[in-house]
Formats: sequence, C-alpha cells, structure tokens
Amino acid sequence: MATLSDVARRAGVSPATASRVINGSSKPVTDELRERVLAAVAELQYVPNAHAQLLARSHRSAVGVIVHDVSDPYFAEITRGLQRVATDQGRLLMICNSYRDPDRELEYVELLRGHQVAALILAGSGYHDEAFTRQLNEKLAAYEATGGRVAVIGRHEHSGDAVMPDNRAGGYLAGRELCGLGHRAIGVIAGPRILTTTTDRLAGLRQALTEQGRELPERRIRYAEFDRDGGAEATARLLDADPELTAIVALNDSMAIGALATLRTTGLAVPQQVSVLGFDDMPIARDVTPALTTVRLPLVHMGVRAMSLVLGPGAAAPRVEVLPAELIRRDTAGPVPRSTRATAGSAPRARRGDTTS
Amino acid sequence: MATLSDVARRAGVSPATASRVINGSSKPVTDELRERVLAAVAELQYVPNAHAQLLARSHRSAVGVIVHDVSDPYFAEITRGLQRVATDQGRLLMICNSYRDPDRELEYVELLRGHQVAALILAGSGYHDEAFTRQLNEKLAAYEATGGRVAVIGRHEHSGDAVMPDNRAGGYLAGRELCGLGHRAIGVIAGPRILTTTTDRLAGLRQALTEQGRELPERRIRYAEFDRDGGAEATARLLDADPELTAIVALNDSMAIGALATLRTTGLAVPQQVSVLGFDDMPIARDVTPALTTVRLPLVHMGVRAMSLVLGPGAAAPRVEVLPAELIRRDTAGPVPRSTRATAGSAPRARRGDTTS
DNA sequence: TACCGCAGAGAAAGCCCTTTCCCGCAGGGA
DNA sequence: TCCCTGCGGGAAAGGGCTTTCTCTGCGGTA
Repeated sequence: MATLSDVARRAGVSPATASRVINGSSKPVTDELRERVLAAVAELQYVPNAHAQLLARSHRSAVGVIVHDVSDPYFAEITRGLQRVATDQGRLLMICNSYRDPDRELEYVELLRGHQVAALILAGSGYHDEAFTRQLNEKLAAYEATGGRVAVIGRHEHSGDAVMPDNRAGGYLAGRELCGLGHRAIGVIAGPRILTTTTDRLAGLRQALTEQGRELPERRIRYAEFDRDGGAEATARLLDADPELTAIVALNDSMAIGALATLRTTGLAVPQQVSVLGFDDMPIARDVTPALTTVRLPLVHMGVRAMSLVLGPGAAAPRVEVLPAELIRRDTAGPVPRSTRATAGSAPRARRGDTTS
Repeated sequence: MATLSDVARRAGVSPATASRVINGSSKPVTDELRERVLAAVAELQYVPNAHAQLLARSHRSAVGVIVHDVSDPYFAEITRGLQRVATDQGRLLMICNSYRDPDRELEYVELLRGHQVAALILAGSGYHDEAFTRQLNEKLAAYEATGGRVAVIGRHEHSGDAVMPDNRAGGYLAGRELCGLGHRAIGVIAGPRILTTTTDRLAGLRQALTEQGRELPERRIRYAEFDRDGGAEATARLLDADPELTAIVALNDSMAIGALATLRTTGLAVPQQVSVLGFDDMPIARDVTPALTTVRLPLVHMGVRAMSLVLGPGAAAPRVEVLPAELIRRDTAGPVPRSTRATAGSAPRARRGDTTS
C-alpha cells in the first residue's frame, strides 16, 4: 500500500504539504504543488490509512450502536432513524448485533470504546438481570467519565439519557381494545421473560384487563423467542392448553405473524374465530392477510431522538423521552364470536370461570 | 482515556510488558507482574485504542462488505451467510449500505480500503453502466494489487472471484411454470432497468416464454423500484394498461408483496383470477396470504461461499460459482382462469393476439 | 572457576498520519 | 533602507500501540 510519504516523494513535496492538499486543510498551498500532489495520489491510487488518521487526529467522530439485530425490522426502523440524523451531521455509524446476548453486549461496549466512538447508543430491551445491569452500567459510566455520550432506547436500567417507547401504555391499549370487543379468554404469546420489554408490555396489558374485571392468569401466557417461529410455536402450545381462547395478543409483530401461520394451519379463522393483536407495527404488518391490528411504536422517530440527544448538547440531568404508543386497527381483531367456538381437534371444554366486574 | 503507559506506570512495569500481558503474547511474563498489570487494567478500566493497535500490528483482519441495504431481507440473508463464516474465523465485518448508489459504492470501496480490510465483498446487482464499471474495476484492481482479496455476489462485471445466483435460470423456471399453467397474458413488474439482476431474470423469463411460443412485449413490463411500494405501483400501472392479464411475475419478493397488496385492493383474487410469482424466497414469502410461489435463491449459502472464497487460499484463475435457482410452489400461482376475467373498473377488452406455437 | 545459554524484562524503533512550530522570503509601510 | 508582516512550505513532535532488539542475571555444563 502506498503511504503518504510515497505520495509526497513522488510529488516532490513534504508529507506535510501532501497531507494538507489531501485533506483540504485551511492552510494555503500553491496551485502548482497542489496539482503535483493530486497527480501523485491518482497515479499511486493512494488511500489514506484510516487507522493512522484516526490516531493522529484524536477526533472521535463515529457513533457506536448496539442493537439486537439490524435485519430485524424493529431495529431496522430504529436504525433508519439513527442513520438519518448521523448522516446529516456527517457521522459514521458502527452498528453491532448483540443477538440479545448480554455478554456480547458487554464486549461490544468495550469494542466500540476501543474504537474511540464519540457516543454510544444501546437499543433494545433491557434484562431482568442485576449482575449484568451493574456491569453494563459500570462500563457505561467509565465511558462517560472519559467524555463519551450514551443514550439508550427502550431500556430503563441506565441512568443517563433515554428514549422510551411506552410499552406499558401500548400493552394497555391492546388490552382495552380486546375488552371493548368483548373478549374474555385472552391468551398472550410473549417474548423471553428476562426482557423488560416483555414484562412492561405484559404489565400494561394486565392492567387493562384487570380494570375491566378480567384477569390474565399465567396459564394463558406462553413465553418463547421474540420471532416468527417463537410466535408460531407458542400459539400452538397456547391453543393446545386453552382451545376456548378467542383472542391472542402477540408481544411483537414477528410473533403475531407466527401466530397467524399457526392459526391458518389449524384452520381457525382470523378474526371470526380468533382475534390477533400485534405490537410494534413493523412495515410488513399491513401486508399480511388479514392485515395485522397492532400497537404502533414510532420506531424511526425513536432513532432520530436518541441520536439527537447524543449528538446535541449534554444536559445536567439525564433526560428521558417517553414516546407514545398508538393502536392501529386493521383486520385481525374483531368482536368476540357469539357462540363458543367449535374446536376441531379437542373436545370443547367448559369455560373456566372468568371473573366479572 | 487511560493509555497503555498509564497502565504500565501504575503496575510498575514497562509498556512492553503490559502489552504482552494484555494481548496474551507468547513471550512469558512472571505471574506477579501479570497480576499487577491485570489489576491496573481493571482499576483504570483500560481499553486499548483500537486504531493504535490496528496501526501498530499492520495485520489486516477485518473484512469489508458492501450491500444495497442490510435490512432488505435479500441482503440480510446473504449477510447471515457471510457473518457465519467470518465469525468462525474470528473476523470482524464492516458492512456498508450503498442503497444502490454507484457513487456511494465507489466511496465505500475507498473507505474500506482505507480501513485496511483484508478482503472486500460486493453483494448485489451490477449496473449497466460502462463508465461506472470501469471505475469500480480500477479501484478493485488497485486494491487487489496490494494484496487485497475481492469477491462479488451476483454481478458479472468483476474479473475476480464471483458467486452467481442463476438469475437467468430462475427467470426461466418462472416462465416455464406459468406456461405450464396455461398462462399467455403474463405481465412483469421489474426492478430498475439499469440493474443486471433485472435484465438477467427478464432474459430467462423471456426465453421460457419464447420457447413456448409466447412472447413478452415491452408493454407488459413495468420497471419500478425493487421494493414493496415499487411493486404495488407497477402492478397498478400494469393492470391499468392490460386488464386481461392472468399472471404477474415480480422480479423479487418485495415487489410481489406489493403486487399482492394492489391486487387485494383491486379486488382480484389470487390465484383464481391472477397468478403471482415472486423471486428470491425471502423468509416472509411463506407468511403472506396466499403464501407466495417464488423462485428460491440459496441466499445464505451465497454468503457462505463468497466469504469462504475470499478467506481461503487464492487461486490463479478467478473462480465463478454459479448457484442454482429452484421453484418453490406455494399458493399464488394457479391455472389460467377458464373464461376471460370480468374486470371491475374498466370494460373488458378484446384479447390482443398472442401468438401460438 | 569460567563460560554459555536462556528466561524475563525494558528500550526503542517503527506503524502512518496530522498539526504545531519554525523558517525563509517577498512585499509594504515608515 | 530597514523592519515588520504574512504567506507558503518543511521539520518534527506526537498519537497509542506492537515487536524486535538488547540487556541483565541466573543456573548449568565443561
């Protein structure tokens, strides 16, 4: 690889001058030398060594991002928002997929710190895991102590700036909607228990049901992976145990899509026999059939806000921005069927006693 | 930020020793000093400066990847394959989204070169653009001249190693399938004309139709963005001009999903009135309703192969691996309807003279 | 006892840039 | 004419790390 001194030598100038031409320094250089340098660059196909540059100008310009998986639409949307603001400000993003592995998350914080990022954004659910949370906070604190900026999206464990989708309110919206439609036998397919996103959404849902005199017993909840296959499988388990269910709340849209797949296989009509509610409103939600009724989160905006916080002026006190959830009514949620559903595989069971307000 | 010399000073050793402990060098260090260094690292929350490291050991370990958009399922799958091999070999991936902007692609080649990547993988369609192709090849050649390895996925313009999905054969499969089902009035919603992927798939499709004595006139092709909305819009235009169409081939699954959306809005039943074929077999294809009949490409495997080529031993001659396409029959393609469709909005028109073999 | 070899540690030379500091020179004002 | 100013350019000092080379001191062999 050609180096800067190669270029300088070839152009018959000092490395300093070559550097100034190449970087468009404010220091003036005569046109003649400039030409010579540019010519040498072209001839040698010179590309500056990014590591050397980054080391020399200890500049801190890139921003580190840790998500679960960029190709998951939830994070893809958030990332779109992050990217938009970053690009506007001429920042490079370094995006890491933790695949929801806490250890990997910790490693990536170190890695990004090592890469001298100007700021760090963690997106995605927090964990109910004290030891991990403490470790993470220590690392983040150490990073902030050296001037790094940190913001989190959707996790409350961190003491600094945060952008929070209102998961709890979203769960509440879902619950209220189903109650309004007359459902009582409501099942939930949930993501991993250890995720705060799961428990927050569940808490809101439960609150809505409780307010309406319904309840949400643990036996009507199935925990699985937060993806399509997890949703499909959890739905199967749920229906197996509780054939009289008239509604299923999926704690994200991917699971909801899995649920629709299982229901189709089972031959249960949506929403005539079973209603389905999703969560997140990923782009694909409107394209499944029937189109998914879901709780929308302003994903792109969440990204925009987080990046703005982190690149904008700091604040004395940590800022928490809560962004509202919104119910999007499409075609998968309908009124509770008039009669008890005739279940195909298993014998119809007597309704278990739901309490009434 | 604490530096290595800070650590060394605190531990009462030389920077050399500290470095050896931290990096697990093969050079032996007494346990006592090791302990002291490790303690200092922990106390100072020391993280090595990645740029300095990368500069000092001019090692070239990371691999650069340029895709259209990682969050596009097509590339997400490919990337999964790339990642798998890279992780196995302890390589870091730097992934850049070109968003199908040739200039950005060129910039990213430079950027990644500047970051001293050991290899470069370009995934995604090539362009029918000689000037661009020449420029890109020059840049790649310059990179290879300095020992860099290059592989491309799905583009023939490059002279080096390549992994090629058989787009043409895939188009052929789609055409043959529709002919077998009796379709004659076949429309195509295609990606941008400038992409070789578009023209390759189209060529295969046209070949199949021609062999069966059908034809594919330009008026039955609509070019649009290679995404959902492009597909929806192109479908609308196509149906508007040609209400008697009985089948639509989408040149990728995203467009196919857009087509399904438009057909649903229009009130045309799939596949009873109109058949739809996709291309790629993205994960979501099986979850739309009806499930999408499509041409499968071994996306993950393509990624695996490309990364293997690029990290494995070099070859004297450039290697081209062509990976086969496969037709996946699901529920969107059916036999041609018996009678001419009763079109809702526009008056039924006389069939234009399709030639018969 | 004298010498060789080796283990373990440090000194210092890069890695490739950027940027400050300094120098020479030309032009303009006194 | 002299001095000051300012412009254009180069020398050199980092930036933080790795790694080679060198040095010291010890145990073992002749």
